[in-house]
Amino acid sequence: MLLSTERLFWTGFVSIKEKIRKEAMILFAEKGYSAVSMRQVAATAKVSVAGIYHHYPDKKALYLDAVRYAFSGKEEVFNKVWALVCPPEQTLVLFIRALFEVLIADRTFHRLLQYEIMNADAERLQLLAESIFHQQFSLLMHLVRKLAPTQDAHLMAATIIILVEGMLRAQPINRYFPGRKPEHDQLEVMAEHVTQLVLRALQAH
Amino acid sequence: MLLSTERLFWTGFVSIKEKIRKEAMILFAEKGYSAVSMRQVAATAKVSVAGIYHHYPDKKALYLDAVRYAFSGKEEVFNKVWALVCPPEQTLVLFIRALFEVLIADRTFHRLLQYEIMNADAERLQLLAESIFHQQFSLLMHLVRKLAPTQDAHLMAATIIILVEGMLRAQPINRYFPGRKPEHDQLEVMAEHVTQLVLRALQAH
DNA sequence: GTCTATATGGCGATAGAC
DNA sequence: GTCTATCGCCATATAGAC
Repeated sequence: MLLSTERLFWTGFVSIKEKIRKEAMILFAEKGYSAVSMRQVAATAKVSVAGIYHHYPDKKALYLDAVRYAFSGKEEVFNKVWALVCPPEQTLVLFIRALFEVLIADRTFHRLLQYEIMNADAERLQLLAESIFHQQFSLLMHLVRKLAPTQDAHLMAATIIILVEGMLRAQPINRYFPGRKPEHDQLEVMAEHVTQLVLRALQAH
Repeated sequence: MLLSTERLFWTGFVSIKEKIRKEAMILFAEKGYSAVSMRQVAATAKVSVAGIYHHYPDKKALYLDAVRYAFSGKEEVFNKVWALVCPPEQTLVLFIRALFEVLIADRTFHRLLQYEIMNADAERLQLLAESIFHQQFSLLMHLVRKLAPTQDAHLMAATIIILVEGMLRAQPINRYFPGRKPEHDQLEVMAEHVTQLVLRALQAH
């Protein structure tokens, strides 16, 4: 029986390629593309450098595959939110919370996203926006329109994402600004703050 | 007459060290610490590699000096805002606009700031927060308290900065999301959007 | 204070055995 | 499909002439 080495049936097994991809993803997220060497990836994934080059033509291909892997399947959490039948205000609350949860739970994803937004060229940004985040953004715009038909839906959708991501990204430095309290780091407090901010902006229209 | 080579009197002259620092700053901002080599800095600044090592003990020292240089003197623009005697609403409008303008005018500063927030260790983040941005943050909190005494001033001050910086940071990718219009890239539109968002949040208290 | 020349090691990538 | 061994190059950093 022929089996792809990429996906095998028995649990707990990961192919060498999957192991390389996963460890590369973690390293690239932690230190950035240039600061990670193929030797480090090889050592972490417990293969030889040549072993990596059997699966990937070069370092850039490994990076791109790691990014693609990190970004895959992120919609599922949000589809549960969109599937729920409830008032749009409640959907907004759940979406904001889900976005916080995804970024907190997968710090590797969050950091790779930051690196990509900072350094990816136009072509890769377009791929990212149109192939990976397009549907979520559209659904968020649709939700905004339901809550405030006259509001600029694109601007508000972008604002929601910027607020959530920004609150998390700013956490480490905000720790050193005056007035910081322990509860500012709590998901519930952050989510409530963002939700109130957005709802007030939308209700004003 | 003995003169420090760091600061000379006649205009237009820049010492070799200043030239190295400035070119290093631009390169580090553009590509990140690891992606920049001493050879590149040397070539760009038109000195030999050994010439750099005469002024700096190692690459990290050069980077830190470049960051320090990029972050110096940024308060001046804001001090003009705080010096103006006008209603707090107007001060908020001017601050938000000034923050947009600083980040747009000095893209090098903005990118180095992003890299630092992403990658600096706790000690360097603390230095950044307490030595460089502390006063602006405090003044912003004070302004928030004037507008809404019962509001969480730290949270709102952080939110204002996150919103402004986030709008600019998200610009390249937002270009590829549905509903994007040319006017979304205009400073006036972004500033007005952020201002309205913040004012509504504050007036609700 | 700036240079040429060089030391030393890590880098991405490949050849070829098994 | 994974390895050991190696290539050629570039990295940071230094020595010593001028």
